[in-house]
Amino acid sequence: MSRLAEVSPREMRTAATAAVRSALDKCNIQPIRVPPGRDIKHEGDRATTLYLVESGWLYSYCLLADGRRQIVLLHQPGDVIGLADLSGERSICSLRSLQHCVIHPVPTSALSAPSFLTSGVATFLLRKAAEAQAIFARTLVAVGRMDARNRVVWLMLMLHDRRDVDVGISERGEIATDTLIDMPLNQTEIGDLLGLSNVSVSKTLCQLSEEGYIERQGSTIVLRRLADMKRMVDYADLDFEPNVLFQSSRSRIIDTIASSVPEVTQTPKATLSSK
Amino acid sequence: MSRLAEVSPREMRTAATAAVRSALDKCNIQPIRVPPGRDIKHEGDRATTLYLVESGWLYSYCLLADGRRQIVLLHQPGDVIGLADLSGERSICSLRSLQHCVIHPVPTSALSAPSFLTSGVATFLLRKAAEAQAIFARTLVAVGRMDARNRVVWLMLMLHDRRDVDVGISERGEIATDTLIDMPLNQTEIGDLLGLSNVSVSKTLCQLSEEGYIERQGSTIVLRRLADMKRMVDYADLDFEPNVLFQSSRSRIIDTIASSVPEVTQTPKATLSSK
DNA sequence: CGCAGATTTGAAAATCGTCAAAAACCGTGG
DNA sequence: CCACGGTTTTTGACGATTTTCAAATCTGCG
Repeated sequence: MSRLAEVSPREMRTAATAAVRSALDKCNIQPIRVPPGRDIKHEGDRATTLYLVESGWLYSYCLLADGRRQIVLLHQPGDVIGLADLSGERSICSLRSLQHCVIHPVPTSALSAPSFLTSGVATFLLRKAAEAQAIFARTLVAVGRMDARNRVVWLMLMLHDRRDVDVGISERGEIATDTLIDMPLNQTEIGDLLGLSNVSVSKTLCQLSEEGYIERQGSTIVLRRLADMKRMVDYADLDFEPNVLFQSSRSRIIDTIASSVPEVTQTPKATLSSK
Repeated sequence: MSRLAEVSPREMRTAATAAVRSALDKCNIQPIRVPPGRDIKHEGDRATTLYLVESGWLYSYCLLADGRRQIVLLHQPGDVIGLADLSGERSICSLRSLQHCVIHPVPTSALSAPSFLTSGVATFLLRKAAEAQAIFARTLVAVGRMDARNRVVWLMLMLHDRRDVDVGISERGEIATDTLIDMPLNQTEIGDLLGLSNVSVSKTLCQLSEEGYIERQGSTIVLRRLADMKRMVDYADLDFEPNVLFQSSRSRIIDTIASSVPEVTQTPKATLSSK
């Protein structure tokens, strides 16, 4: 699973967790609560803080002169936001909440404390940076070389891969929660993430639904043919570190899924029957 | 310029340089010489080493099932290759040399040495990771939202921005070396980098040349209307750290340019005169 | 000189974006 | 419980960009 050098994964992780937690405590940082759809920072602002995500999704995006937009990275609970800004004076992208979020601002000045080097914080950040790079690379392949259909499939697989590892205890219903994902993005946002128009996203989703690959219930999606989909886009799983800082997210996601798809487990939707 | 926390840029940089150098020395690592066009590692290989680039360009790329390719990141002297692999067991992309290269393999096991945390190595790597993320984000915007023309322009500006800072002492000719870039990629590679076909790249380059934006001499390109180009793609400069580990690259690039464009400074090429 | 790779060029086909309008959905308030 | 306004999704037609395919040209080099 996770690895940095030869330290055992679990060792490193718990060490880093403790270090980061205590660093947070020392800074006496108050978490910020953000409602959905709010901008937290803008491209070009002075970059003075990182954010640790406790709950809720956010995304970093860039605006083009003509108003078009590219979402550059999704942020989920446990992620560190703003690593890219450490290379320059100013932020290279804007940050917006997708849901109601709780985030912990960390002034970059805290990184100069002596404890930064001796504690596991540097290691933790480095691992998070590595994870982000892996996501970036994959995204680039999808956006650069796949058609609309495959890009959408790819995104769903990525979300499936990245969701908290320990969600999947199936209920008595037929559908293993293992094939459920939560995709709390509207189609315009999906398009902005994949370099597509909202129209293209809509058509693709409908088509995938008709063909029985997926089933949609609001923001929840059942991946009916997970293996086929993985083959379709040649998807290889990545190693994501589960959220070690704010474990609470686990139960939250289970709640979300439990509350949003009871119907699916009972009625085999009509959308699935042939075409 | 560069910044990580509150340490002064120069301080941090020289500290990191010394730390990384001594770490390299301790490992007693022999640099590797690689001829052009060689694969150094493959997607899926066990990821056990990073590479520090001393000279020459390389790139990381992913192959799709049908043989198409996406170049994910360019590596230039001073770069660290393989940070993305630190998040998992296996490498997520392949690595190939573009030119004759000299690279220093660094076993990831070296990162577990105590000196890793106390020295500036972690800081150095973190900064490099931040830099790479900034490039990834920009690339994603270009590939996801720009048309072929703007993508190509964007790439040239990126290369211009990223080239060693201290190249630009103009000779007696008209052309300030400040507007010269070296783009040692063939058109297929440019396409693989930008998510375009080689045909599209060719047409775009010809067009830009006809319109007087650029002038081509082999892999050397003169940016005739730098300001216009920056405006065209809304390009904002990034802060790249000059190569602090292997300074030699500086003179190398100057040599390259000097040897490859004497003609340009003397004969105003016909390609420029109207259309 | 001749070969292999790289670039250029043209034409046809496919994908995707844009535009615009209709339908569906959602939370709110009557 | 229903009506209402705003947002999101769906749908169709059209046009533009890009890819693909194929052939011709160019370049560097042995």
